[in-house]
Order: sequence, then structure tokens, then C-alpha cells
Amino acid sequence: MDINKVIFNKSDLMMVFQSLLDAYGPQDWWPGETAFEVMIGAILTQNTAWSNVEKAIGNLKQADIFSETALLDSSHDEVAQLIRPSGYFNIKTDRLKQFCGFLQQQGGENALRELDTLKLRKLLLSVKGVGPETADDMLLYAFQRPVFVIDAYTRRLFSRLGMVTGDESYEVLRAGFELALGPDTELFNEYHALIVCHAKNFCNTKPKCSGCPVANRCTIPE
DNA sequence: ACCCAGGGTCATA
DNA sequence: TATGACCATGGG
Repeated sequence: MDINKVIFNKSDLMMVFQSLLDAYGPQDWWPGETAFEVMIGAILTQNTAWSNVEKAIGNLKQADIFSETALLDSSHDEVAQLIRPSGYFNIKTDRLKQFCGFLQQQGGENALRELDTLKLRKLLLSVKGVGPETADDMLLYAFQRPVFVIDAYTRRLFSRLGMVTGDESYEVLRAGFELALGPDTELFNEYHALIVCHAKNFCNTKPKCSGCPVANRCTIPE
């Protein structure tokens, strides 16, 4: 499949962005104080509601197990117990430990910041438990790289808008947004945050398009 | 009681 | 390449 294919034009994407921005305002993402917290959150939120991730992160902090070394030094069962609210706690415990081991091995996140985006992306994807979306969350929100994050919400919104079919591969969609918009970290940051905000405040709670901020552009009513 | 949530891995064909 | 099983809690 040809990744570098033009599937969007910039003005369409910017109109949708403006509609969302007008409706919800700036989101100031990611909800996390440090790059480390962003990365941990990105793993914990895999197929999981963020409210549950907050509990898990809160538990880790309260137990003072919220660093590479602390997570690596703690037993599997101890970590699993703390992150229990985020679901998949056994698998996610392994993924957190895998990722912390990776961070240590690479010389910490500061060493990773020296790498170019493509190299860093490949490295992140080489960690077991870090897939495309998790890696791109990290690249955009922890490393401030111009990477457009694709998630289920993005697919659903833009297929409802009739701009994609929804079965495009992850890379086709990501390249589609990045080619049309050009590298713009601030825009990508706000855009993805707004898509998630829109899903939580509208699409997830209301089945139909009536009242939707982008409804005038939505030709597929569910 | 059901459905799904800011996915990823692994086995199979 | 493309499906399907599996992981698991919590809120609607």
C-alpha cells in the first residue's frame, strides 16, 4: 500500500479543526505533568478509559513507585495491584517494566531527545507493548514531535464525515494527515486532543449527529 | 445484564 | 495481509 498518498486537503482538515476548537476550546494536553508521566499514561490507557488510568497513576504515585528504577525494583504483583483499576493489569505491568528497562538501557529520556523523529519512532516501536498509537502519543506529547496520532475516535469521526472509509491502515491515515497539514506539533497536539474531547463529550454519549459541532459536515448519521 | 473504553500481541490461514 | 482470541477494570 502506498503510504505517501494524498487523501486529505488542508482546508477540509482545518475546517473540521476550527469547528472543534470553536466548540470545545483549547485542551492543553496531555493530562500529565512530566514526560515520564505522559509515557506511562500512554501505556496504561491502551483500550482503557482515562478515568481508570488516573486511579492507577494515583496509586503508583502514592506508593512512591513512579520512576524507572522504582518500577523496575518493585515486584510484578506489587505493581499489578497498584495499576489494577486500569485493567489488563498483568499485561500492563509487564509493559511498564519493559518500557522502563528500555528507558534505562537507552540512557534515559534525555538521551532519546537527541534522536531524530524517525529513529526515535522505530526505537519506541521496538519495545514490546508499544504499538503505533502508543508510540505516537509519546512522540507528540512527551517529545513534542510533529506526529499525528490515529485512534479509534479519529477513524470514526472522519469516516462519519465521509472523508475516509475507516479501513485504511494506521500508516496511511497518519501520513495522510501529516502530508496535508505539514509538520506542526502544536496543531497536531490540539487536533488530537479535540478529537478525543469531541468523542467523550458528544460521540460517546449521543448516538445521532443532531447538535454535533461538526454535524453540518457529517453525512453518515451513525 | 450488557457494552465499550484515548491498543497490542500472538497464533493461525 | 488479515482476521480472531486474549487481556480485565469500571462507568454508562
